[in-house]
Amino acid sequence: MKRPTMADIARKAGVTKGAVSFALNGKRGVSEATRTRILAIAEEMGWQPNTAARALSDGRAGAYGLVVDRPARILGIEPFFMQLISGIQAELSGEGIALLFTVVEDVQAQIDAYRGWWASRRVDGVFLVDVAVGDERIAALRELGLPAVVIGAPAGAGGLPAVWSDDAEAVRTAVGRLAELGHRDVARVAGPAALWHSRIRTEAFTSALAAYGMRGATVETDYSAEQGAAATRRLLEGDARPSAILYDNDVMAVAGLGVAHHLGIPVPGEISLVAWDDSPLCEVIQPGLTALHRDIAGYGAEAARHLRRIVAGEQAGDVQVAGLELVERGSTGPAPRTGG
Amino acid sequence: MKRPTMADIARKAGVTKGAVSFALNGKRGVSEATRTRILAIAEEMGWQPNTAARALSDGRAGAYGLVVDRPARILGIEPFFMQLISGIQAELSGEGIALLFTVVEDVQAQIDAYRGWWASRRVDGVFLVDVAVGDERIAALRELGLPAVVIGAPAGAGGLPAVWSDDAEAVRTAVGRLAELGHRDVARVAGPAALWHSRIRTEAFTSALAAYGMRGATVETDYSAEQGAAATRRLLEGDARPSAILYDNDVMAVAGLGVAHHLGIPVPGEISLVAWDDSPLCEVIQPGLTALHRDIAGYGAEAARHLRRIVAGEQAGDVQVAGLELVERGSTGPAPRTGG
DNA sequence: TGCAATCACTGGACCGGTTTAGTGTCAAGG
DNA sequence: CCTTGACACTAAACCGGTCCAGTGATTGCA
Repeated sequence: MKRPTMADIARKAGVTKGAVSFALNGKRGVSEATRTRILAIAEEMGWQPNTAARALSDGRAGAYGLVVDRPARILGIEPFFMQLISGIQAELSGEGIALLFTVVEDVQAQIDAYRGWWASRRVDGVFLVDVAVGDERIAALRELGLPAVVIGAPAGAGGLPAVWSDDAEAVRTAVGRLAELGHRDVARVAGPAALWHSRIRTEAFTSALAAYGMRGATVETDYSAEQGAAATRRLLEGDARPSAILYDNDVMAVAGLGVAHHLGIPVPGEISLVAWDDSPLCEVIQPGLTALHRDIAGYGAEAARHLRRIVAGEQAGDVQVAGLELVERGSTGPAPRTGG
Repeated sequence: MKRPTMADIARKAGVTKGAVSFALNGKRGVSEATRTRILAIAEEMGWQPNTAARALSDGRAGAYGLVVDRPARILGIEPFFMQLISGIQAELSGEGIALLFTVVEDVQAQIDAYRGWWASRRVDGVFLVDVAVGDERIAALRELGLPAVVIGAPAGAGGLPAVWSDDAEAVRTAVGRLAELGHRDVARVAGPAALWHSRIRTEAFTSALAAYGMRGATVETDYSAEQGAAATRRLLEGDARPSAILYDNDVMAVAGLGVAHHLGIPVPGEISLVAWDDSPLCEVIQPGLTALHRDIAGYGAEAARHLRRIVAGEQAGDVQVAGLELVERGSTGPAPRTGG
């Protein structure tokens, strides 16, 4: 199949390609009659702008980029990214904006990816996820002047515009509910401490415990099912077994539930489990996992909208999206009598 | 930051941009001395080709596309795609080729995505996954003349080059092993019957059962944890309970294990479970899930290599990658005495 | 009636690469 | 000594858009 160009349309309409450009882009310079005629011809010929040509002349690539740098063995299982991408896409496809997506294995590769996209003018802006404390990417992006939106708390965004949900509030909700259920000793199996959202959740967790007069500790993992399972085993076999565990993602919670089963510790009879980020897995597992649910696709869509504004040059601050909601299922219940 | 162009390099080197182009692309037309000088300047200035300009002049976009159309609620959990993308990326990033990625909700949207990419010359080729029987995408791609590689069996590829692994062989391996363990009645919880790989596995399953003198049936699902759980419940609560179940993905197997726990049916004492596609989840769950393991990232890398060949115009047939390997864990064991 | 302003459009430059035709230089060969 | 050809490079066209400076015709207004 041949792809028609504006010159083809111009020839057929008996005008110059300048006029066609005006008509197609809704600019003044052509009469209404001519405009509709040109539009009809373009429609009939199935014309679509050649993105390369447009990018070359007006300097915008018409694409955004997303780099994820978790190791493949962790990444695959988390519903989060797929849902995020799905939401981003829903927002962008209508605008004819494409999404470049890459998964890499370390921060440097991630910076290289951004730099490469910038240098070759492949993208107009990028999304930043999993921002770490002292994240080098922020400085790199600022140096390049590449428009970016951080998907995560403003605290870690280093001045870049952020789209975020209130994780601290969610932690308080979960801990508060566990307090209501009579739990006094709650552990938390967290993601990497270097990540800002881990840090924020940890701080919120600590202060929530204090507020409710509870005890507990946070253990760090890499988000993987393996480490989630290992951490759970240590907690459950230790001297001071908590009566509830809060996990930083759903995969570790599922793994933790498996460990409890294996050790013959009844859930929620002896131990209550709460997952961060809900997923179908949480629903079908036995018992169902109580989870902090959020609209991830909506989160992605909001981030995409925000990046569009930023790329368009609008002054954009931070945007807060709806918070997380605690969905209670079978994995949580009253604290066992024994303890305190 | 300013991005240098070939004209900048040319000015600095005291030559024309034509000469710079020759030097940078390793073409004849410049002396070795000049070439190294130009290369040094380009390196020093941090020059990278403007992909839009290159795409415009030589007609290639320097990007490939991948569209996935499973509904978001299913998609997120399967490690398959992330690992596939990871593998594709590993192969492409070295070549400076980008990956456009989209997730959509139905076939028509998928065709629209391919068509849009083609019309706007965004990609040089695309990957096709989850090919269905009578898949409209194949005809659409052929009509467009858009280079494509099918990730899946040649049987469903409609003549497009395919990169595939032998699913039928894997089914025989799994059924054979269950036969060895004394199982006589095996059920299969499959993906959508419309998908070619479901069809291939189902046929292989049926003939393997016949070959081993076993009984069993295939039930269809949409790959979701919900339907996997529901199907498992029906199988376990029915009159003729099988002694083993083979699942078409790992998520359903995990869900099925949850159902068995819930019904108080011991695994593998009363029922053995086997998952298709291994994942960390299969390892950490209790008991560990016996799974058909394959190198998904390697699969993706091979597909990417193949697409590169096809885009380059090489005559390319089908490529078979390593098959699946049965990794035995705690979810499978000898058939219970009772039955047969 | 005359002059300015507006309109609808044309022609061409431009973005940053690739590529082809052409030019000047030099050495080899008859 | 003159032709031939290879070599190293230049100049310019081209890809398909955007956009700006004109241009001729029409309209508005004094």
